[in-house]
Amino acid sequence: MMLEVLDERPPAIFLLGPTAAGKTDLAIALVEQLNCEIISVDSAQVYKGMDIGAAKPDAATLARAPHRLINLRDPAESYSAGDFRRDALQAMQEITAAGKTPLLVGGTSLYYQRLLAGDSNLPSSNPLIRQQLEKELQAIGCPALHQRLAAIDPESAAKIAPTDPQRTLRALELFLQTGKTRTQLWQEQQPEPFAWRLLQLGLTPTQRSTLHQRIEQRFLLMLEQGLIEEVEALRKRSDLHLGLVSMRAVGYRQAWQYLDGDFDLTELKARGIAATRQLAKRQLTWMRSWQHLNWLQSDHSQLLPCVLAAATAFIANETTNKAIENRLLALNPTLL
RNA sequence: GGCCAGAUAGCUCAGUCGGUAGAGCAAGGGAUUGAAAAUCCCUGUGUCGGCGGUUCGAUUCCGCCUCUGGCCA
Repeated sequence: MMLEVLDERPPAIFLLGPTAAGKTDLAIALVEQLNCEIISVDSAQVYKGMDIGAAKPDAATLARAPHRLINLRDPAESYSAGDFRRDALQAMQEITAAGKTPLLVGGTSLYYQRLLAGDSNLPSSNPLIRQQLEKELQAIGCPALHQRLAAIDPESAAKIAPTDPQRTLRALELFLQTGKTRTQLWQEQQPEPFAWRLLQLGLTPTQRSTLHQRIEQRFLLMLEQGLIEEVEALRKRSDLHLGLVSMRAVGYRQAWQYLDGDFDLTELKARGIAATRQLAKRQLTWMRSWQHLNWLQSDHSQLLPCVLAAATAFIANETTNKAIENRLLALNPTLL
């Protein structure tokens, strides 16, 4: 029989969940009652001028509950998981140094993953090289590029579908930039220890149908709030186009196509809602295999008090994580 | 009221010269290493509108009925 040694690292909380699950509302409630500060983990909210469609909290809410890592980039620029890792670590250090607990909130699972498993030996993309690769992709097609990859890095090629342009391009890009294959770079990675102890919360409704209803409601609300006008303004800029990551975000892509005259308003609604549901489904797929995730039923009547109590105990470090996780089991949805 | 065209997957439709059917979209599952709200992979049983007739066998041909469009009164 051994006494468990308490983890002396400073606390941090992750709150993940599919889009429209109610993460922001819960986070704001927590911030108001705990000594926390929010860090957004959201690949769309990093862009300026993308407010309605990216579901950023409004100005009044942001004044009450400031969010870090939103509005960092112009939509013409890109932001990467590596950028996020760097920025989030710095923000977490600052918050911790101020005696507060970082509360990371958002649905971009790759960002959390890179933050945790983080290694910094992969270079960010070089615009010139990528542009060149894009041109070749247009010219000869993805399978041909994939064959080229197979010649230099068969192991990666075997893992990447010949129809997957994004990963094929990235793997080739890594080789062109570093002279090493993706396989080699991955082997050389040495995980850096994570400096915080974690409480990881995964928020979702019990029923998929509930989530679908919320998604539909929210997309229609975004249209009422002026999503189309927001995209119209972005579309006026000559430097923005559908090839940019920012403009491919859910809702923005569809509104852009609508403004191009590709389809009518009814179709925009259907497509926007469907794209959001598909996003939520992919987010749930990430969550199902997430290690140490405490599932929370978003429509549970005791959600807030229960999470507050658990978070308070976690921050105080008065008991083991296991005990805290046991308490949260009451908020565990049975299926989805 | 008459004539014509339809009725097939959640939706839009294709098809079976008679041997119980398949695309796109939607939906579900999965993958995910600095573009990730991205990118990609896998999954198709449905009284073929209802009732009857012909037939070894009808979703397919025939008749009647119901419903939906369109045209004529």
